Amino acid sequence: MSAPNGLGAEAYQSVATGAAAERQRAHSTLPLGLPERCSICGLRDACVSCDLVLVSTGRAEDVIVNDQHIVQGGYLYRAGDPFTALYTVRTGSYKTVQSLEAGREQVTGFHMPGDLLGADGISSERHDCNAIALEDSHVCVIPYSQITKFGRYRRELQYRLQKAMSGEIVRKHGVMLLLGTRRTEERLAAFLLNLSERFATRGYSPTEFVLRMTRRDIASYLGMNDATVSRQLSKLQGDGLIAVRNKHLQIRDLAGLTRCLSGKAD
Amino acid sequence: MSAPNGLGAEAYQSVATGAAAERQRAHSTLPLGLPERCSICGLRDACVSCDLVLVSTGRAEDVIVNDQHIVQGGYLYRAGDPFTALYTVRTGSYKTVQSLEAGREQVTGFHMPGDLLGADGISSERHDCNAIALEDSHVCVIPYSQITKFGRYRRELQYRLQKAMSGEIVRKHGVMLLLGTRRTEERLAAFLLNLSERFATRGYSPTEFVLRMTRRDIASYLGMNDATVSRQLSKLQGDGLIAVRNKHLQIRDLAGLTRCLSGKAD
DNA sequence: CGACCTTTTGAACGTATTCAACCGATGTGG
DNA sequence: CCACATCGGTTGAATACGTTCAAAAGGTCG
Repeated sequence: MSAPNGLGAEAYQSVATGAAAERQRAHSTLPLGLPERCSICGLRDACVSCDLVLVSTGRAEDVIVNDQHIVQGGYLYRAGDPFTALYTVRTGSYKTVQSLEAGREQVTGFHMPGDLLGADGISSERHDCNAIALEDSHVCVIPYSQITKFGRYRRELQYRLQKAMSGEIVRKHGVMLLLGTRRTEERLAAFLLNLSERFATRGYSPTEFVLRMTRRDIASYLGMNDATVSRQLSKLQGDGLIAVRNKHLQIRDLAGLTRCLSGKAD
Repeated sequence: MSAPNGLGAEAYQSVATGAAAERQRAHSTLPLGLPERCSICGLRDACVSCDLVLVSTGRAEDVIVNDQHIVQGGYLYRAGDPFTALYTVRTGSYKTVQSLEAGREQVTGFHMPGDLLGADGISSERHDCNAIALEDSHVCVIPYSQITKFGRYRRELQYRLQKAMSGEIVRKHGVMLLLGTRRTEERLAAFLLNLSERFATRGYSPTEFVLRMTRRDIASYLGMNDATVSRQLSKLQGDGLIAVRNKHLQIRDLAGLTRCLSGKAD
């Protein structure tokens, strides 16, 4: 697990039911003999749920199921699903997609290990977007029942949840700022720098990583056309700031890329 | 309090220090003999903090200070301020503004009675945006200390806070969708319809209200130029969907305005 | 190997911005 | 109370940016 692995094309539709079935299974049977526990998970600092209960009671199973697997292209949850649990990404990555009438949709976020998923469902007790695995992924499951209950070792959970949701709001503000005030080149630069930071936080290389989402996903997220994403990537490459080959991306001039953000003329 | 009142020009700069001083005052002295209590506030359903403690202990003062006044153009809090409390708007309205390097900034939200303010500060324990009163306004203050404490009557607070933050995330998704996938006319229509809904929820007329923010604020929020806001408002008026006169807005054809949202060609 | 999907690139078009002038409303000071 | 200054809003014309449409190249998977 030294660097994020690449992935092939996505196949959203075909695996959906399979994923749902798998989800069912994961909920009903407590996974014993897990390959990893919080104590060896390596996400400690970044993760919402990590080490949460081991610290206080040692009975992780009551609160967190930490081995739900979703295959590439599978749904962790769908818009409209009853909200039953929160999730933290353990391995792999997800995108969240907001569907609109007339087939229009937008990617509202990319989520990597340690990130919280599902908080959108708390308010209406139904999820309002789709969470789709960008690659084969594992999540930890925090049942909703554990969130409404109170008790010694849920204080910490409540606290972290609040922080995570607040952080989510702050991040959304950032994206809105991006969508509202930036040119396409700046948006793309900001996007890459954001990824870079997040990889760095998680111990991966900040200058060389794999874009596990499609160009179309990026375009959707950044509110632009996929053709424009291609063009701007090519331009950034032409300027010597990055090197792209398929899904593999290398940042060659971090400072220069950062300079893209502040104003246009350099 | 039958309909939102109009307001004049905003004066952000001059009142700032005055507002800060006022805030200080509101924090240090418990307001006795308040003009309104939760039980007669009229925001019951919509408000995060309303009736919260009266129900359980009757000692509202411990948890909520419900009469902090901010004058028009004054700051409720600023980006970078230590996070000390959450707020619910009681009367008036606010905008939240994200500042960027080089004087660029964006309006990230408009907030009306019952809405939660300040949740952006939980994650880093500092606020990440400015909250500015669009008119003379009152808020209820929920000190941070009350949020971290646990106890019988904070369960409800925690619960409502979660719901409110989750709702905030959902709303931001909606805005992102707007910014990312919509033409300017659609954005404006969506904005007006959103306002309409929110006014309706609060018992105001959904078809006739006052835009308490400037065109520039709207433009910033919707990620477009203020000239474009003007143009599109004029166009919507020309199409007979709305009537605008200065800050007064009337929706003449709600269905038609809704139709603006779905696709372009009618 | 062949079918399909993603990505790239080109050319024409359309939308929204920019710049600027003008109008109207508001608020201030004489 | 009126004149003036200021700010917010509207509108026009030119420009630039990004989209759209289309075609072709490159990958991926059966």
